[in-house]
Amino acid sequence: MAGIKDVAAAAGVSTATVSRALTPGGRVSATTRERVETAATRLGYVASSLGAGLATGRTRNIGVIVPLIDRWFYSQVVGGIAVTLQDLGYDLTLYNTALKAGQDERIFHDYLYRRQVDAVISVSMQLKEQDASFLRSVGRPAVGIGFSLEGLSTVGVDDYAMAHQATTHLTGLGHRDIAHVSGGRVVAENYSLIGQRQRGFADALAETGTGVNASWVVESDFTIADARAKISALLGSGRRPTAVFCDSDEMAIGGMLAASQLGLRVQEDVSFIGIDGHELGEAMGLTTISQAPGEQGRIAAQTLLRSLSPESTADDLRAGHQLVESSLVVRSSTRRL
Amino acid sequence: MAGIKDVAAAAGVSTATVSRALTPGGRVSATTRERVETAATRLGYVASSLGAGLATGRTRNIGVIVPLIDRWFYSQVVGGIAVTLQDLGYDLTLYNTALKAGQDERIFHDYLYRRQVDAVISVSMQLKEQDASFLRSVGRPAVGIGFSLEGLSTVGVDDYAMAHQATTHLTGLGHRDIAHVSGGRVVAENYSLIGQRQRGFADALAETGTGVNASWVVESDFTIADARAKISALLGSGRRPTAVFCDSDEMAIGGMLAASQLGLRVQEDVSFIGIDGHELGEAMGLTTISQAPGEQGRIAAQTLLRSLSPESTADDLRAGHQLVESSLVVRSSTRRL
DNA sequence: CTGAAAGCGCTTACAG
DNA sequence: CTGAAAGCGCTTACAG
Repeated sequence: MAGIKDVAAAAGVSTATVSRALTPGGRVSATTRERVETAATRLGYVASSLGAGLATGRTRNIGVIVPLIDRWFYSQVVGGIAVTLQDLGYDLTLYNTALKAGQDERIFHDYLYRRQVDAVISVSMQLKEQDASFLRSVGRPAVGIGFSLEGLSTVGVDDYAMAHQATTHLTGLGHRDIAHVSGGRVVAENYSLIGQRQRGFADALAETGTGVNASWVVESDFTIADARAKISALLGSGRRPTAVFCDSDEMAIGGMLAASQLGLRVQEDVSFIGIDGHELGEAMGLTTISQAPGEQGRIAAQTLLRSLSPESTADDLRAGHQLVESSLVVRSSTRRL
Repeated sequence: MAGIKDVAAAAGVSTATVSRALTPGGRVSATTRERVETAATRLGYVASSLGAGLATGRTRNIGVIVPLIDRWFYSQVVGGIAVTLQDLGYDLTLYNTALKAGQDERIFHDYLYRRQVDAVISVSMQLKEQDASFLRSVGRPAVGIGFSLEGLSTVGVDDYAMAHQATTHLTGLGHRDIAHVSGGRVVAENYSLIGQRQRGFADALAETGTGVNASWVVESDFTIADARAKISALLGSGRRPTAVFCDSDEMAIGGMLAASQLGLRVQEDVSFIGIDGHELGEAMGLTTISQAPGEQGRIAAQTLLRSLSPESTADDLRAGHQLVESSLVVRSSTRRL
């Protein structure tokens, strides 16, 4: 593999000149630049990011922290981040926090402190106040997705509003006996979304003068299989809710499958509404609150890159929470009572 | 952020000793090691991977190349790779090839040559002979998933056999009018799996003395939505197949939805079989050939790590193809004609 | 067992 | 515009 010395020798210049010729803003004569570029191309030279990183303190590598890459929501978010990063020539280093329970702190310590990333995007994992201030102090910007924190740039949807809107859609159709399948069973002290959605659900119900029926609030783990079992139990015994609000489309789909296995008709006998905008929900006619995870990833990456660019203004660096629009998509799984 | 010098000063030793004390095999006295470790912990010191990488030539970072991280199959594979890598303290840098069409070569050039990765795992993207020999020549091992190549370690399922088995399952149930929804429409000169599955399908059919009906071979793109449209057209006009074999579970699900929208009953009127082992197929009673993508990722990562370890034997380094078992899972979407 | 020194591959003031 | 030199943060022979 050709190094900078090889290129310098081939072009008959110093390594300093090679470096300048190959850097966008570098001051070199046009002829020298051309000579260097020719040599570099011929030798297939690309600057080692280790050498460059050590010299400049920048690696052009962004750390992305997600609970689990093989879950739909996170894979969509990372997809959105990846598009944006790759467009600008940044690398993406992926960390899964759920793989080692309780190791969140170590991830910061072992990975971030190793200085191989210029910045980090934390998805769903709520950064601590101290992490955020540490990042600020070492000039490593960070952006959070799915939560908000004083002093940190974050992007996310309004979980309270989404749950409220979903529930109101159901109450607007005349439903009062509504169950809520919450994502609460997931390992998640940090997932504030769980609580916000529960409040949104309860408040929307209260607005119609109805209270939450505790036995109709069940906790599941965002997967089809588990939700299906839970909802099957819910619909199969005693008094039945007329509608079910699920914290994810996958869980709602589990519910639809459970209902039809019990001989109930989705829509006629029981309405379902989810949250996500999963392509499968579209295929199955599921009413949902779509929250565009890929878009959240894109926005977060753009925000981060902006704060990383040398021309970033104070405005770009001001921490704040960017709200991503979610929208109610009415399909055939919900109907007037 | 504390550097090695800070630790050296705090422990009253040289940086060389700090380095040795913190390296597993380093020769230092027990008391010195303890003193250094205490200082390092107190200062929150972690060796910079840039410095260490430059000095050792190893970064403990593996490049993982996938077409698109937000597709189910790839997110599962990457999940399997991530578990294994993280367990051993390796980082994972993710590259999406589909984001820049025709840039496959650049990925090698710009990323791999930058030497920030010790090795690479290429998923579905068939490495060229020259890439493989380049990697060998620079001592960077590579493992491929989903294809095989002379001189390269690869892991994958037997696509021909899977298609053959799926089709034989259908013919064994008496079906002869069988459609094949192929993944062929995807950008994929490299995806040899498409051709192999088409051959497996044709051969299994031929064994019953039946020929392929060309108008029943349709190309889709592995998504639910597209397959649904294609299969809807297929089932809605003219003579209908009695069974449909799909290259992915998601496409088969699209087919099941298309069928029921047309008023056809899955199983009674038309059987469906897919390939993958997607959790959704399980929920919907889809018969499938399960291929454990997470497992493929795990095996690939283990193979790579083995060849990276200093104690690796010649045996570990021998390139070869590891076949991952796939298995027929019969559920309710297929039935005897 | 430990330290001084060289070197990994770059970039960037500093001179000229 | 260009080069020599220092330095980024480590590791590892080489001596002792």
